[in-house]
Amino acid sequence: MSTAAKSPVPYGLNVINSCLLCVMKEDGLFCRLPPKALRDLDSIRHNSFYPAGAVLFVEGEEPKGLYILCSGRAKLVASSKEGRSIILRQVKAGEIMGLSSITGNAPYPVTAETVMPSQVSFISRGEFLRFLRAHVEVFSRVTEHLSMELHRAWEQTRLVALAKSARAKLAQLLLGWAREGGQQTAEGARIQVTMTHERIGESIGASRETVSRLLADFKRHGLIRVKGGAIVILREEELLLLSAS
Amino acid sequence: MSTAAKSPVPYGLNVINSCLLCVMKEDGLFCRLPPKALRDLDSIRHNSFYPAGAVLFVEGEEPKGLYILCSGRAKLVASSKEGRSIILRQVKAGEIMGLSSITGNAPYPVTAETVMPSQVSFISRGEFLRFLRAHVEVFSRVTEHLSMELHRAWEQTRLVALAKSARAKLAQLLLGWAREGGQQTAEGARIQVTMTHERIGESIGASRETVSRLLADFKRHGLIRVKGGAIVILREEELLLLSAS
DNA sequence: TGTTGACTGTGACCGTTATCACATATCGCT
DNA sequence: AGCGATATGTGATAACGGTCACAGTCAACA
Repeated sequence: MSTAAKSPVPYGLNVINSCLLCVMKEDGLFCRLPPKALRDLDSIRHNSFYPAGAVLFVEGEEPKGLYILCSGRAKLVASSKEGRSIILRQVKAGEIMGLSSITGNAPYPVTAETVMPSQVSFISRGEFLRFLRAHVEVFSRVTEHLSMELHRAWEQTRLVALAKSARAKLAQLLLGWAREGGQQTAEGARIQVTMTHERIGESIGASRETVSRLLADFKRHGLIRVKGGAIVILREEELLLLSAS
Repeated sequence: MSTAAKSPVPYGLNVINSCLLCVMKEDGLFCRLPPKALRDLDSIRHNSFYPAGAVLFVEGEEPKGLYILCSGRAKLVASSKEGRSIILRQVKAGEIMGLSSITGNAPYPVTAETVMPSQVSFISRGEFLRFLRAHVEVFSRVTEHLSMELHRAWEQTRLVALAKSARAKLAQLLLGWAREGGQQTAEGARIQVTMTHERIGESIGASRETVSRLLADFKRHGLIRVKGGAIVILREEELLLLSAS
């Protein structure tokens, strides 16, 4: 695996060959399952590799199965026919996509798309349902997961709909990122930004230009420092104030 | 029960004494459960009566339990400290509130409030979890329910965040209501509106005045007819067009 | 049947933000 | 190192919709 860059594996990805190694470590949906269940899971999952921008499923489509993002990154988006779209959630390695359509027996309500080269495990609807019936203990993990997803969805709605201005939304978004994935430094929380301004705009319901302008504004006022793909939050309290303005 | 208006029961409500009679008929969470499970459910639920505007739980609070709306109507709202709030979902008789916080073991992410006099059954966290363990077959109902809730939440985000203008959002909202609860007439779908313009505004992220103006506009153009608490959709296709403008 | 309080209608004004247009910077690749 | 593609910065302009202000309307209740 250390030769990934030169390996014949698509997109230079490191291959993750087993759920036993991959998902178990994460505190994702299938963590801490009994070894038997994990082995069964392994036997029904099918690996694929996708480039950036690959569409895994489209909203409205009948659910074929669920997808586990083994590595890489993806997004769940809602889009209108007119081409407008909003990012409902970023998906990180170890997370699941499409579960609720299987358990809810409804068409996919969102579209899933990779944003970088990714390895994805697919489990078909039928096989997963059979797996669930065989391992009832997994149900409680599934309900936990769905609950968390629901809370995230409401959180997203709150972000997009409750804030008065784009400025407030952006401030909230940054603070949220700092809370989840930020590492503390002497100056303040440092967050790795993997999204373009365009995508940030799609997450908070604002245009690309507005995001650029607001970030520039935050910089000017010394609230943040931007340094190659990372943002350091210098004055959290002031951002917090802004997020309520 | 026919003497409800003069009965000693609070707020003139009809009392619903048993889940066997109440929830079973609805296609809600606990429909079509085995009688044994329903009896157990009955034994752990506690009835209360609330006036309009009663707050059942508040976002951020540790989850005490879940609530079943036996009769009346309620809403789930997200609110900011500054007093702004958005309605995430209307809750109708037979529906559940607070389930995801129990199954997800997280604080209530939203606030639940009655909007008219209501009868509510409460089941405490501990007793419900014990009930779940005793009736594993209920799990699949719970996952179904959570899935549906998640899809509704995303739908709400789509409504609020994806539409370009308030006009489009309102058109979508009306069409959505017609799809779910509308009855067909010769002129078009007729929907009973239980919300004030203020609340409609809170549902789509617009001000009360904007809702008034837009509805007046729809009337002027002959798209809808308003008649005492009900709206008839006269020209669905045009509304559909508007909803994408 | 009159009074009260909540809901609805409408005008005027102005801030925020989308949109268009283009300049500049940065990345990824050979 | 240099090229094309993608990402970012910034001005000008218009419009959508929030807010304030106040006038009508409706319904409940005494």
